Amino acid sequence: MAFWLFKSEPSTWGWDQQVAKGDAGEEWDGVRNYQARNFMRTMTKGDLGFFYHSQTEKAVVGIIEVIAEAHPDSTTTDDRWECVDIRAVRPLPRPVTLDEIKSDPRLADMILVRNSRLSVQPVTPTEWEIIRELGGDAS
DNA sequence: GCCAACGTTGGC
DNA sequence: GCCAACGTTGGC
Repeated sequence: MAFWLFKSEPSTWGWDQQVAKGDAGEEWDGVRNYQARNFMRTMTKGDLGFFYHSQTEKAVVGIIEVIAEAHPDSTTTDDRWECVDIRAVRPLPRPVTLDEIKSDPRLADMILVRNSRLSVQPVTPTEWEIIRELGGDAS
């Protein structure tokens, strides 16, 4: 099992919308970046990820699960682009802000800090645990 | 709203 | 296959 981080502008697609989709989940479509796509191709069903709000909020707000592996992105006929489906698992009791992440030396090497523009990125097991802890996630 | 960083496109 | 131009993202 691997860990990931999915980034979205809340004005385009936010946590509340993801939650509203329930267990059926939704395509993580619209990605037009090879690095991000390649990461999605390596995801397997059951992988977990953080849901991050960029722009206005800049915080990790919840945990999601990959429920379908990479398949063609239905928002384009360009067959280069693929996406996975994800569902909301649970919100973090306390959102973990970018400021907190940046000020924690243990998280200094996160891609979120190093390459803020990558919209789908891997998270190490260590980083996963630290952010869950900061967010007050119990289980 | 600005700007830096970065990725993609297209001309050569 | 290189590289300049351009577009987009996201933090500030």
